[in-house]
Amino acid sequence: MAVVFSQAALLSDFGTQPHFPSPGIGHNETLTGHSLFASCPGLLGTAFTYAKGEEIYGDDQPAEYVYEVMSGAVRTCKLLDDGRRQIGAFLLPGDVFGLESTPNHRLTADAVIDTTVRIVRRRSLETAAQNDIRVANALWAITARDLRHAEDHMLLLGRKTASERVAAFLLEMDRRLTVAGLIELPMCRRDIADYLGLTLETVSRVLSQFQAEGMLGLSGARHIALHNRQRLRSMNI
Amino acid sequence: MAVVFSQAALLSDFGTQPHFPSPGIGHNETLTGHSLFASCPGLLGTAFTYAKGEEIYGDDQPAEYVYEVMSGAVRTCKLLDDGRRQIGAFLLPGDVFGLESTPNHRLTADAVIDTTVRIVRRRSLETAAQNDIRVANALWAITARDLRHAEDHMLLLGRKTASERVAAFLLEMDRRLTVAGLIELPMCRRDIADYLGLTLETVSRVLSQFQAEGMLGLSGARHIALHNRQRLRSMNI
DNA sequence: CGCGTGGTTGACACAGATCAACCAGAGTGG
DNA sequence: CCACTCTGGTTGATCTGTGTCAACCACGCG
Repeated sequence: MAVVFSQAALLSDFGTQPHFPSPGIGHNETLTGHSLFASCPGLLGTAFTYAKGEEIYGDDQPAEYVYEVMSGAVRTCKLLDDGRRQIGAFLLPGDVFGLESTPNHRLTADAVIDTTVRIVRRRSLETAAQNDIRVANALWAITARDLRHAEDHMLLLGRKTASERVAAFLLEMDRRLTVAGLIELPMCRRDIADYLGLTLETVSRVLSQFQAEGMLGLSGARHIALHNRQRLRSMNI
Repeated sequence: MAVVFSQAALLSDFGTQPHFPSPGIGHNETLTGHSLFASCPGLLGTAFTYAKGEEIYGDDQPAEYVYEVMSGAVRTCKLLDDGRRQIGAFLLPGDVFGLESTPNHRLTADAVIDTTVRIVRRRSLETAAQNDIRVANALWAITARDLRHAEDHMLLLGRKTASERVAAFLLEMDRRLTVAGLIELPMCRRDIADYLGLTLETVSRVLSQFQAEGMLGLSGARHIALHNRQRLRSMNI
């Protein structure tokens, strides 16, 4: 009976405001507050904890659950059998992941650092969607948001230079996990590289160069303070 | 009153079988045949024709219509202001595009060659989705299919070599538009390059190399016969 | 303290980009 | 029917951004 996902969580965006499809809602209204799952008595959210590096689900496994990050960080990735890896997204506290419209997962998800998630049966969400069009809209909105992110990332991977990619990454993380003006990265250089389609050496070099140019300050490899967001944004086009 | 989109059209996939979310449909059944929009009296499909190179909609424009390609080919792309371009997808006859869950488009779409599309008001689809969960499911499935394609493409753009990219492209086109064992490409080398994150020269060189190795035959730049799909698949991993 | 993991930096190599010439076919007009 | 041009494609020579390989460094931990 517990309300598992707050709407804020379900709609948490990669930084932009959540949007329901605004036209076409008709007489139904956009869900507000915590009502989204209040109408789903079957919903029970269970907390799970995964250790750093642990797999949450694998490529092609049945997609039985939907997840919300409570603390920590998760990466979704595709692997080639010679070890090449492409990270599709980093999921941070409040983000929802693992939602599929097909039976199986198409990416693996694993914990970047020790991570706690809440899970809900996909089946419960879909049953709820049968009875409440607003839930169906919310599920669609989550998939649409992921698609938007993937489209932006294709441009980055296909056409941007190393510096532009790192600048984009810094601005994304600045948006999503800055506390008190300081970015505290949960992921290592290799993860960043696999997200940006670069090598870890190149990521390291670009960060050093940005530091030398006064655009940021590094205090330990994982703590970054941006000093010139405007300049970074101008590289991001 | 006309049924505008057949289900086959709405669900036409990039080559794989259409999937509704199979668990969770509950007592409602998957839509079959032409019933999807039969229940939407307001639906009127109008045919539009666009000349080669003509823009169908622009980045950030209001997303008022959803489109189905009837003949020709469409590309969706993102542009950087220095002219760099990333093509996200090619849309071929039967494919649906332009469906957004947010108010505006996030990519431009333009005609690769002379193209005819059918359009339907997005508003009509969303009204239909209010009344029929199966329509809502179908809209979600379209977005989910686009997301799957984007995820695969991120791996290609981030981690594959030029030869692997071209092999993947050939196999995709083989799946999607081969007639009588021959691929007839609607797009030029520059379009292929902007889709694969390469230059047109590299695309041309790889195709020539594949031809020299007997993997394919070129009869004119736009007609390709694959002679060794197995070998291409082995490059595709 | 020694060790292991993760990060940085340097030297060098190479895949693919860039620049440039040339070629093929389709219109177009004389 | 032949120039002529235009667009699109191929191929070659060279350049360069990023990858590769390797050494070293810094920190945390048993």
